Amino acid sequence: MKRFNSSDSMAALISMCPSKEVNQRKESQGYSEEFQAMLERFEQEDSYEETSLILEKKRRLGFDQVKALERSFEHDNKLDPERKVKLALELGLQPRQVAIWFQNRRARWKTKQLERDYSALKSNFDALKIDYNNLEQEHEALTIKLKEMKGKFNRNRAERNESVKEESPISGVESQKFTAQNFTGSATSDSNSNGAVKEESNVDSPRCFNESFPNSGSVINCLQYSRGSPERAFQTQFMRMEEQSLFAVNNEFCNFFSVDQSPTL
DNA sequence: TTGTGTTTTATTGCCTCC
DNA sequence: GGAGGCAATAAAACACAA
Repeated sequence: MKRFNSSDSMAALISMCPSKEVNQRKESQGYSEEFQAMLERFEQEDSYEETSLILEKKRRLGFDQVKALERSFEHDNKLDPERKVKLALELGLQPRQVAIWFQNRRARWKTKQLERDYSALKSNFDALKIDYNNLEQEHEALTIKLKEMKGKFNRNRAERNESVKEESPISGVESQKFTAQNFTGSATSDSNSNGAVKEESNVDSPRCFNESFPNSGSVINCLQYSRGSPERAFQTQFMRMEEQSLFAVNNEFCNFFSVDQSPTL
């Protein structure tokens, strides 16, 4: 059978003699005649080897034997019984020794393969780590830049609000004149078609706002649809316009400063 | 020479497949 | 149920520094 204890050499030899390799012959009806002949040769040689094995200690295989086994292993790392017996005959070994050699060789190959896999994974990991660190640094730099820009923007907005407060009061007659002009112009014509809005270019004027923020809604159109007193309508719309402009600006910058979104410039 | 670490050969027990 | 593979391990052989 397959098992034998090396400490009990006699028992081992006794159990080894009718080994499975010999028994195989009886079961290997499906193998070639050549294979059967090889087994017979083994039977004859075994009787000689058995006696010499009694006194023999564990021996390492010779250089040529290992070389041949390595060649065979490279060709195919699994043994079929026929190849095992053939190799054993060629190398003067027991088929069992060949089988054990292949088994141990497969174990060594597996260990090496694990080492190779590990080093490949490690180098991949190291490369990814370097990439990650670079990205992290880039992210930090961008965050700092973003903070600076936010601060700058807030300062600018504060200054702008200050200046608007100083210039904004539109009083009495001027206000009425401005309102009437705008209202008549917008009420009678399409601002987009003939450019009927003829007022002076003023930073805070509706037209200027319209040009600055074309998507924030046309003030002139708003005025077109208002009912009631023109002055009141203008005041209401002007307030709405201011709100819209602030929201528009804020939204735009909110998007721009959003860390999670790509900047929409 | 000897102690120690490494490699190789062989065994054992368990598992899977036919 | 037997054959064969595999993981774990024992044991012999070998390498090498002290």
